[in-house]
Amino acid sequence: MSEDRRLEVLRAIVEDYVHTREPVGSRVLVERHGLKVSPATIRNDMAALEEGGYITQPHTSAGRIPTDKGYRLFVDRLSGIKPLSPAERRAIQAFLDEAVDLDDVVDRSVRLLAQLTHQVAVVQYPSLRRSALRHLEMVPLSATRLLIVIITETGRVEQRMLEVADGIPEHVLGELRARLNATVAGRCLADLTEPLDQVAKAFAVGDQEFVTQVVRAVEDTLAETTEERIVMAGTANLARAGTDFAHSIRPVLEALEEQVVLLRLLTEMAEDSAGVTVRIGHENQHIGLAETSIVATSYGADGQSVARIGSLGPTRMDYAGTIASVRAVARYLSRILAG
Amino acid sequence: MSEDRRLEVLRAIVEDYVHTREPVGSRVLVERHGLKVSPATIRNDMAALEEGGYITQPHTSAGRIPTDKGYRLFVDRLSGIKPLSPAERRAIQAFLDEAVDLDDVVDRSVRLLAQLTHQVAVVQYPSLRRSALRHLEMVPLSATRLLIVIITETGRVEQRMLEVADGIPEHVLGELRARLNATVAGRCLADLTEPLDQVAKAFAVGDQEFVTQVVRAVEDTLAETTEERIVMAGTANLARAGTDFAHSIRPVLEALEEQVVLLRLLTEMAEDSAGVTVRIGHENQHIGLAETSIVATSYGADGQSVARIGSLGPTRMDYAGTIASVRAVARYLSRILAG
DNA sequence: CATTAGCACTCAGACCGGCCGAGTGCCATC
DNA sequence: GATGGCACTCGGCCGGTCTGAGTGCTAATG
Repeated sequence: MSEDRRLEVLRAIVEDYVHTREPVGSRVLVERHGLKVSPATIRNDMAALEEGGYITQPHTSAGRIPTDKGYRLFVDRLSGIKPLSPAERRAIQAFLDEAVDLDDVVDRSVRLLAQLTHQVAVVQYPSLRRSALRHLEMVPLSATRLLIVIITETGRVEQRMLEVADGIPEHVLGELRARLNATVAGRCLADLTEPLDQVAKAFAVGDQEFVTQVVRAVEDTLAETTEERIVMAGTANLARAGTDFAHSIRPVLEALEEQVVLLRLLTEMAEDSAGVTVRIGHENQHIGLAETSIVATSYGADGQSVARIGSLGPTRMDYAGTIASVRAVARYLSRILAG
Repeated sequence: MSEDRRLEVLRAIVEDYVHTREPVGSRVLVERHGLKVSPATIRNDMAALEEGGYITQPHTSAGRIPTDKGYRLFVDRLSGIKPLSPAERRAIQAFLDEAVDLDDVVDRSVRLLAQLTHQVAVVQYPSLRRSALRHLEMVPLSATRLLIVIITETGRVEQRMLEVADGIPEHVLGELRARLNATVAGRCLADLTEPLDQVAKAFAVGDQEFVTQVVRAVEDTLAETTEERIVMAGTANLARAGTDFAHSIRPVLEALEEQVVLLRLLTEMAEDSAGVTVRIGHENQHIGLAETSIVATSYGADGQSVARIGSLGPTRMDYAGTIASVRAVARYLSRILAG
C-alpha cells in the first residue's frame, strides 16, 4: 500500500469532489483518473485515508468526501499552481489601470476578485497604521475648531475634527505644521510615536498643551478608526445554483456582516505567513464560517504590507485557482498603489 | 356582497399570510378574524377579489395569497399605522445618540433599521448636492498640488486633489478662501453655480484661470462622486428560516450589489412622494427584485431632504411595522444631523 | 505483502399507489 | 345577498418496493 498512491487518491477525491459536488466512489475514481489499479485497491486506500481522518462518507452507501483535514493536506502538499492565462492577466491590469482614485482602485479590485473566483471577495482598506504619510495639514475652522487632514502615500485622505476648548493659538500653527510635516513625511505610525513626542517638546511651555492635543489627535486617527474598513463583493455567489452549504447561507452572511470577525481572521492570517494563506472550515474558529475557506494575502506598495485581500467561499472550492487569482490581484493592486 | 367586507377580507388575507406564510382559506379566515359571516360568503368575496387580481391561489386546492396588486391596495387603503412602543423609541434615540461622527451615525442607523425590521436596511449617504456647506479649505501640498477640503453642515468631509499645471499662485489663496467661504456658507450646490461663477470674475484676469479650476473642482466634487454611496445591513435576513423567496435569494443579492439599481430606485421613490413610499414587487421594475418590496423615505437636517433611508424585504412583509420603523429611524436620524 | 476478484450487505433515493383533508366552485335555499 | 350542502380537485403524506451505487470482508493470486 504505497504512501504515494494514497496521497494521489486523496488528490483525486478532492479534485473530483470540487468538480462534481458529489461524493466520489472507488470506481469512478480509477476510471476518471486513469489509475492503474483496481477499485478494490482504491477502497483499501480510502479506508486508510478515512482512518487518518482525511475523508469521510456522508452515508454508509455513498462515496467519500474530503474533510477539513483532507483539504488541508491537499492545499499544503498536493495542490499545484494554476497560473492565470496571459489574457486574464492583461484583463486584470487593464481593469485596475482605469481606476481614478484609491476608492476606485479598492472597489475595482474587490469586484474583480469576486468575478475571478466566483466567490466572496474581501479587501481591507490600506491600513493607516502601516501606511507611510505624505502630508499633514491643519485648518482652523473657527476659534476653537481645528480640522486635521492626513494624507498617506497610498493616496488615502483622513480627517478629524479637534475641539480646542482654550482656543487655537494661531501663531503656533505655521511652525507646528512645518515641524510635523518634517517629522512625518515618508514614515508610518509605528515609527512615529517617539518622534512626535519630540515635536511637542520643541514648543514654548504655554503652547505645549495645544500641540500635545494635536499630536494626540493625529495618533488617534492613525491608530484607531480606520484599520477597520472592509469592502466586500460577490456575496451573491454564496447563493450559487448548486447550493453549496449544508444548511443555509444565513450564518455565513451574518459572519460577513460582522466586519470585526473578518478583520480578526485577516489579521491572524497575516501573522501566519507573508505569502498567500489559507484557512479551511473549522480553522476559522467561527461557527458561521465552519463550512467556508478563506484564501488571503497581503498587499501594499513597495513590498511592505499595508492591508489584506482575500477570497471566501465554501470549503469545496478550487483552491489552486483561487490562490492564483488572489495572488495576482494582490500583486497588481500593490503595483498600482506604488505607482 | 358589500364592498366593505370584501376589503376587510383582503386585509385579513394579507395579515394572515404575512403572519403564517401559508395560503389562507375561507374557514380559518372567519375563525381567526371573527367575521360574522360563513365561509361560503367569504369564498364569494374571494372569488371577486381574485377576479379583480388582488389575490391568487398557488394551487387549485390551496388557499389564497395576495398578489402585488393586493399588497398595493392593502398598503394604500387598508394598513393602519403600528406605532412604536415608547421603549423602542427610547432605544432608538439612545442608540443613535451614542454615535461619534457622521460615519458612525449612518452605520448605526442602518444596523438599527435592519434589526427593527428584520430585513435589509439601506441608507444613502447624505448627498453633497443637497447638503448645506459649512466650510471650504484649500491646502497647497506642493508647488502644483492643491488639496481642496469641503465640509458640510451634516458633518461630512470630502476632499479632492487638484493638479495645477501652471503652479499655484500662493498670493491668491487667502482672498480666494475668504471669498469662497463667504459665498458658500450655509448654501448647497443647487444654489451655488451662479454665485460661484461670480467669485471667479472678482479676480485679476491673470489669476482667473486658476480660480476657475478650483471652482470647477469644487463643483465636480459636490455633484459627481458621492451621491452614489450606499450603506447596507441585514442581508442575512434574506436567508431567514422560512425561506421567503420562491427560488433563490441570489438574484436579490445580485441586485443589492448593483448599487446603481438601488440608487435609481431610491431616487425614483423620492420623486413619488415626500413621505414614506412603498414599492411592491414588480413595481421595482427589476427582475431580481420582483419578489421584494422597498419601504423608503427621505431624511435630512432641517426638514430638507438630503438623502434616503429604506428597508427591503420580501413582498410578504409587515408593511405597517416596517413603515413605522423606517419613519422613526429617519426622523431621529434627521434630528441628530440637525443637532 | 500488496493487489485483486468475488460476494454479501447496506442504504439513500426514486418510484408508486392510495389516502386524506383542505379548500374550492356551484347550486339550491333562506 | 348570505348560507348550507355537496361534489370535485389536487398537493402532500405515508408506507412499501426496487434499484444501484458503493462499501467491507475474505480468499485467491502474483
